[in-house]
Amino acid sequence: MPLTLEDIARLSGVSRSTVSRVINHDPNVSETTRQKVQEVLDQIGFQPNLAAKGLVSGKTNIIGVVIPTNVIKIFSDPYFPLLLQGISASCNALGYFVMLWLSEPEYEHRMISQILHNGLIEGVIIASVPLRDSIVNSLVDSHIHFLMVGRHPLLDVSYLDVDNVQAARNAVMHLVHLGYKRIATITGDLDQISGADRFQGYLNALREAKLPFSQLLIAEGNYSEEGGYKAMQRLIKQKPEAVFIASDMMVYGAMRALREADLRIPEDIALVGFDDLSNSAKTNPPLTTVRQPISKMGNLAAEALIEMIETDSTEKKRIIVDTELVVRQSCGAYLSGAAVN
Amino acid sequence: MPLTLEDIARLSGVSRSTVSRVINHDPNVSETTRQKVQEVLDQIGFQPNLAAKGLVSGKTNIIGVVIPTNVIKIFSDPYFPLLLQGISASCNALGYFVMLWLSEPEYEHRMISQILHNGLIEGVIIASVPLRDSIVNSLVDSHIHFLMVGRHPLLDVSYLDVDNVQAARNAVMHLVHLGYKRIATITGDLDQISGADRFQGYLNALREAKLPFSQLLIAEGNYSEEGGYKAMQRLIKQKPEAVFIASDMMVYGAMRALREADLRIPEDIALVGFDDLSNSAKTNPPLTTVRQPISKMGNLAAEALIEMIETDSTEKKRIIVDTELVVRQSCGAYLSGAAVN
DNA sequence: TTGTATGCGTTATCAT
DNA sequence: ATGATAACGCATACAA
Repeated sequence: MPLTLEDIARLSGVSRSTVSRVINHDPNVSETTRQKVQEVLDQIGFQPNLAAKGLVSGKTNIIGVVIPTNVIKIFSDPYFPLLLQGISASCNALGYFVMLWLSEPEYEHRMISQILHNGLIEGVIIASVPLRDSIVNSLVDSHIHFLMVGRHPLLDVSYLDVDNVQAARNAVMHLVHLGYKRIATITGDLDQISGADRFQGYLNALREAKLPFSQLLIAEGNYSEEGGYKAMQRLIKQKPEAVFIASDMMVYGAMRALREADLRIPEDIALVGFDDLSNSAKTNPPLTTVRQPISKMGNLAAEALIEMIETDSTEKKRIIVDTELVVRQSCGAYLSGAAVN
Repeated sequence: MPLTLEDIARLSGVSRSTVSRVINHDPNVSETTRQKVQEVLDQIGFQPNLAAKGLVSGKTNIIGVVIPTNVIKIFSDPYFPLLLQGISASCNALGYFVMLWLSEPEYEHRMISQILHNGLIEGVIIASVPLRDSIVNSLVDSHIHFLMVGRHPLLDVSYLDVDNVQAARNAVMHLVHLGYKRIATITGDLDQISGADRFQGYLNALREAKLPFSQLLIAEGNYSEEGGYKAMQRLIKQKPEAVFIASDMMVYGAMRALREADLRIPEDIALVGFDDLSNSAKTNPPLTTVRQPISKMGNLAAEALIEMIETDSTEKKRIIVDTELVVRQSCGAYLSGAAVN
């Protein structure tokens, strides 16, 4: 039922090609006809048929977004919704569409094939791929425009990331400066570059502060609340003075474990987190955490990818987004006293 | 660069149309040629060009998913990721693609226009629309296949929902049966049908139990953690014995408020929640809550919509998904004692 | 059962 | 500056 170029052409008394030119801002149109056509266009609210456009020109204004969910639990983390929101918002603003793949391993092969060959996807944003995942190699080989959220340590690809190593180092140094010596860590998923990098930052800080490293002060928490809970239960026995926790989701779990053990934060154990999920659930007491502007990162990722698409650039982008160490705001009594907690 | 039907035809020694028939399971193909062609197809991993297919047949196997984010905070709720995951999984399994709109008000008009007229979208799943949102009317008028997640009280549309009224009633009756008389509620966003329905369920239970209704025992919490926190702060002054909280996200906030006020759960105030977000963050103490199988609902929604598309059915679906009242599992000391908490 | 021919709505090339 | 026309890759009506 939707109207076509031909219809618009008839309604405005010009040819199909002229209408096409107006739509695509071709300068070779006289101002008068341009206005005349544009008027009809606006009145109708004309939308070009994307399939036809894509078929002939390859331009579809569709990007793919791939988020692996091998670890389903990871999706309980508000990180992904926020990232998606950022991506979606920028795409809306720039006239692009988002096609979403929450990839499951059993369909991964077919998914890649679809993305690369269905002729609709002009570029791909891919987030949180495990380090050894082959999907990245497939994308590299395909020469499709793509951008990773989270750096890749080996391949020469475009990515957007925060400096996880440095941010984690700063977070731990914050604890150091407050006088804590026995500093533990709950790591994220070490198969993710972010998990590995944050752990590296922790190690760097210990070295810098000349604090002893102990395997006993390291607990892997795989980014889930449950993981944080169990990791903290293990750490409690080691009586750390402070813990650097590689994601706020794990902080929630860690806090639960501490409450159950009747340990106070920060008097008995001080915590520093990572992610700043304070928009979803605040903590009591408030938490010092590394703030990543997640939604903003989604914006930037989309904008960068779209630029790559539109300039057809083959140059690899490296976008590093700033983080900051913040005391998460919380309401109520605990706010004033808590420098770290 | 991708291969076309013509290429496959050449490689398997038949005509383009025969290949097309094989792909589309046309019975009018001899078994021998079918096998021959299929072999080439498999080997190549052929993917038909969606744009061309869509252009000629209208079949693109793409559905749209629309989630309004006027209230950005709402997206901190793991509800949407879970729903998306379910939708995505079923679409993967059925060979469909998901195009995502996290709609912002300022682009909503254009978005609708895009969805309806770009010629790619075969159907739409739309979740959590505010009751007065005009987008639903646009969809109805357009005659595109669509399905709402969350019922619509006025319009005759297809939807999938839980019976929020009954589930909320059951949750409150659970408190009643435990002997609580002074039962308060923290409502969700009352502009959402789910919020309104859960509140209605609360009212129904009070009436059924012949408990007095008091405006003072009702606090609106808009589904956010922060909303739950503030609502509980207000309720505490009214000294309720128990509170029905219309979402688990708000429970987290409510628990934070109770901790700050040094009130124990359930000894001082008992809580019942709604949603069962225990996969994201468990609580301590554990919580009795209404479990919605959110991811499963995503599955069902996608499957229902796809069936509507493929049968081109105009009949309106009404899918009601069961809920159950569960004691959320938690680890640790609090599990055994807590019937309600 | 198979092949040939047409057209979907758009962009791009070529005339004018 | 504008119009006519040829693709794009596929499904399908029609011919054989």
